[in-house]
Amino acid sequence: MIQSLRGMNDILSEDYERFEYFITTASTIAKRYGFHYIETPLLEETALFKRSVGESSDIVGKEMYQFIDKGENDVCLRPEGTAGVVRAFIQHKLDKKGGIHRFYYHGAMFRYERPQKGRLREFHQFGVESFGVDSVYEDALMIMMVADILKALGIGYRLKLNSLGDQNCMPAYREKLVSFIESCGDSICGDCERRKLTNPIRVLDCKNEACQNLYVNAPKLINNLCEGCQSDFDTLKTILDQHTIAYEIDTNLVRGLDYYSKTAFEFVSDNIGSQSAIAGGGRYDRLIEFLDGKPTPAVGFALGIERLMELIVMPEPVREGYYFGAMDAEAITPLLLAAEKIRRTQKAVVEYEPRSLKAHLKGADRINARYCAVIGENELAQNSIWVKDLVDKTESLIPLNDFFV
RNA sequence: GUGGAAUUAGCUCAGUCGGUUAGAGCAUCAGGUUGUGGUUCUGAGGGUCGUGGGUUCGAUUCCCAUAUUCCACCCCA
Repeated sequence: MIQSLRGMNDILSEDYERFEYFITTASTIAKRYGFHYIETPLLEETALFKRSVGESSDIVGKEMYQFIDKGENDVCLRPEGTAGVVRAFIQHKLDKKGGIHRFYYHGAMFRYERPQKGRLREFHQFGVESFGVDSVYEDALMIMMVADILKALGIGYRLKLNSLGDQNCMPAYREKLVSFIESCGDSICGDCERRKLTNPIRVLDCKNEACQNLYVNAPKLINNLCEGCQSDFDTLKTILDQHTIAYEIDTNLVRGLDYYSKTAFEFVSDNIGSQSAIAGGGRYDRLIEFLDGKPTPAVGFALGIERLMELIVMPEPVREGYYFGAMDAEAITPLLLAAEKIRRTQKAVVEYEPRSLKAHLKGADRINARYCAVIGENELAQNSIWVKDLVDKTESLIPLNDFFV
């Protein structure tokens, strides 16, 4: 038997209904916030991700679906959505055009990782990107939008908030932190020893207890923000308070990459296992210039759809449409015609096998049909169709001529 | 990439100290005197016990490999 590849899943029937419900709900909300859909390719030049993600850490070498195609192009399946949207933004010269551009997208992303729950090789994200707005109000808008989406889906969450500073205060903080780590000497773990060089800020959320004890007195970025970053962060907190969105400051919430600045946020759920982040986002004012665009302020977020799936509270299903069943082989012909007529406006499902009335009622019930319509011996004799409303429990015998009017 | 656990019916799981017909619940299908569902009762069908090797008279059970899932770590754009 041929199986799907590791970490790559099919999404079918009820799962897909959830999936679709999520997309519909999130898209509706994004449109209400004034965002427009953008579709970008799944495959991009590897250089795009190398430059957006940076050469740092294992990401490029180890965790991307990278290969050389038949035209000898170095390409990658997209590991995230932002880079492609930014590429499109620059390619279509929207950076030069100026103004505000707001996009939302959803689709498959690919990361070559060891799978576990909530961590797949092919997974789906819903995201939005906003270009051209410098104001921290746009950062707040992002958070409000995620909160709206999660609320609409009946999903509980905790919101973690941090500021990453900008090019004025981040580098200085980084140096301060590195010298603090160095002052710890050999007592830090091997992982931290490595992180000190690759991504020093990550040492702050080391899982090692001994390290954590050492880092209690580590300098915190939040106490080392420059004036602009500090006032934006304060404003953001005020806005969230005014909109009664609860948050917790998490000074360990970081983004490893250089183009991130100021606002960083993460929505987490305590009910889905170790991969608990359901949405993450923040400001990335420098990415556009990193990708050869005209410097443009930008902020965005992405939601991991698979991680939300089991948390979504679906609305009560409503009975709709018709189930058609034959109790006699001869009855199929008029039933197919009846179904064809109903399908012009409603759902109509036909069972081809002649069965007992009881079996057909069960069948109608199972597909959640509003009406069960059958034709048997009696109906054939009277050239009519028997219809039962499964909600009102009323039934009627309708002459076929009337039914087809 | 590292370490660990799991894999038996469509689903959730029992079980076999290696032995002849591998079980349950739910689901499916059929019946309950012959045409009334979602909520009853009875019965039936459905499994080369993840895959490939090995040990053995004999393997679903023991050993090895492999695949997938899950957990912890690494990483997390």
